[in-house]
Amino acid sequence: METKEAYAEEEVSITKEGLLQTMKIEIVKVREENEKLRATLGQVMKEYKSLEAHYHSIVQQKEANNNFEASKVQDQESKKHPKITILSMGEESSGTKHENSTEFTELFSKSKEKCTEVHEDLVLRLDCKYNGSNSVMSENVTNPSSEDSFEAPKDKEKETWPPNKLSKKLNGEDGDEETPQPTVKRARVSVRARCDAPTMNDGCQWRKYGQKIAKGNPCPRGYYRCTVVPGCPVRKQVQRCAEDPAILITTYEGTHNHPLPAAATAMASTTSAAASMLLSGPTSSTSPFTAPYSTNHLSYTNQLSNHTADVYPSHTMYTSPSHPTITLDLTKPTPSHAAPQSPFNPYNAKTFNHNVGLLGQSYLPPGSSIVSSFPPNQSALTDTLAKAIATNPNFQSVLAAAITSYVGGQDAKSQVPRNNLSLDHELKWGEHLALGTKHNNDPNAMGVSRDFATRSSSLFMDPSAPMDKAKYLS
DNA sequence: CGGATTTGACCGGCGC
DNA sequence: GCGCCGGTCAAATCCG
Repeated sequence: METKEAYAEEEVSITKEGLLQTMKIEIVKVREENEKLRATLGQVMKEYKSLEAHYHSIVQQKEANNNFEASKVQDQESKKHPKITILSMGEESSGTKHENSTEFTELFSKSKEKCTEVHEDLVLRLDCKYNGSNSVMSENVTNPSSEDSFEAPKDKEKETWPPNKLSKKLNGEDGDEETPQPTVKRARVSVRARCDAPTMNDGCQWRKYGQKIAKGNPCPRGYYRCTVVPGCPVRKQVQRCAEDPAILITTYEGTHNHPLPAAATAMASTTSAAASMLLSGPTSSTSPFTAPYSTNHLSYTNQLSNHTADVYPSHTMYTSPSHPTITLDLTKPTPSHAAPQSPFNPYNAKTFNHNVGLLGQSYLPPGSSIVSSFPPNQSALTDTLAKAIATNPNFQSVLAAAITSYVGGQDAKSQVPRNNLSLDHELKWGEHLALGTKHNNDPNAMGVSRDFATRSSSLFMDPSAPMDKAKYLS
């Protein structure tokens, strides 16, 4: 009996030893494999880094070239037409430049080439911007890993939801993270528009996740998040203006991490370009803007609609005052001096008139109402704006994107023939702007974009009768 | 029944 | 430290 048991024990110990040996061999093999994988990974990382460096150098070189070209073009223009600034900004009201009226009219009305130049320049700027570190929303379509134009460069919260919690993690718990940036908040783009509907139809899908009565405004503020794709970090706040309940204030924050519905590209381009401008303004060394978010106020007007769209950096008036916010104001009646029937305006020879005018420098403290202010020295500001356009790609893109969405809607709605800009030019121009970085030729995209513009124009421009304030308080 | 909305509770930032 | 306020969550409710 005992010998049998002894044999059995010995057998068990032998199998155990064998198993141990096999496992040891296996472990060694796995270790070797691991080492190989590690080496491969290291190699891949090296290649990735070098590629990344190469990419950045190309981007920087391209940006430098574009800036150089822009300043060169501007220099040439200023030599030829020393008192003319691009897009006829603000001359009308100054009353100081009428001596150049003939020259100016000729410049814009004689040749379509001029328009083409402007057009191409805008497209070039946009292309440059898309390829660089800044982006519009639709950039994510082609390059989901690129930096978010709405956020500080090191902000990684766009990847997940909710942003606040993640940013907390990044700034606080993560020891690897360098010292958190000094309270740089996500930029916001606020759009003011006359709108009957509870929210503006901007082409995206939104889900309401909250509602609050904010201080200083009896109308509740609705909180929405984008639901086109789960996890999209984009949010918007919708609130009626306290002074005029017919005005709907929609504030966008974040960048979509998914392809946008074609109908949403116009608004997305406009708002993201605006935010891009807001964020790049203070940091750009060539920019004439010196104070963060403080001194730029751009306006474009349309005589037919008798409305003005103002673009100005500000701080949020109805939300947290610490958020840098740029406001696109599509509500204002045209100031009488902003778009007169003057030969200075390139498009006003007949009934249609698009004028881009610098209305003035405006800084809006929290709680203030939006009022256009006109500077005492408009021509100086005109020069400043011309410089801004020449040197700041983001400024150009916000302008271009805003005009595109605005012009498209007006044009489609009013059915008024255009001067100076051929339809072909408009389409090309609008196409690039509305499609963002896609650079495709999808005819539907533009069609829908124009449809969006039409619909939005009917929302924006509907000069509806004065509304019952109680209607909006529910 | 599933998705969207409503609404009170909760949390964190900020100013005093 | 405390209170105010903006922003978000999540259970309850609504609606197609």
